[in-house]
Amino acid sequence: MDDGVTPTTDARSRIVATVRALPRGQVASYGQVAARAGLPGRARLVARVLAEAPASLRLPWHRVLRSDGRIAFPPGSRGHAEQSRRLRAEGVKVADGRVAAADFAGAQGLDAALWGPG
DNA sequence: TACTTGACCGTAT
DNA sequence: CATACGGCCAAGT
Repeated sequence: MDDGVTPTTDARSRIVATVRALPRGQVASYGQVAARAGLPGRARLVARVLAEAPASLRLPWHRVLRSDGRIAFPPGSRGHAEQSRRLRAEGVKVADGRVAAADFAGAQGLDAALWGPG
């Protein structure tokens, strides 16, 4: 019997939960999200899930960037503009399509800076 | 079934 | 700083 729960479905729900847990004004990389979701090495799956996720979920997808702090969308694209706009709206500094390392979650210890003491 | 694609990542040159 | 390469793996053709 099939209850509809496949490894892919499970992974997807974990990724969604992890992204949803990102605090406002804080950013993380696809790899960090994947690792935190218990899926090390599956950054591409994170990207895929975000791309497929319906807007009705209201996910803070704009808080997820590439490991070098750059926005994943090509410069000049609709998504790129949208993401940078949303980040700035939260007080995140975006310069030349990238977020400063100081604002990036790794600067003060991943878990402490990203998900706080609790 | 085989091959290609992609909102990626880390290491090496 | 830019390229190259291997790894990753779901979904599309």
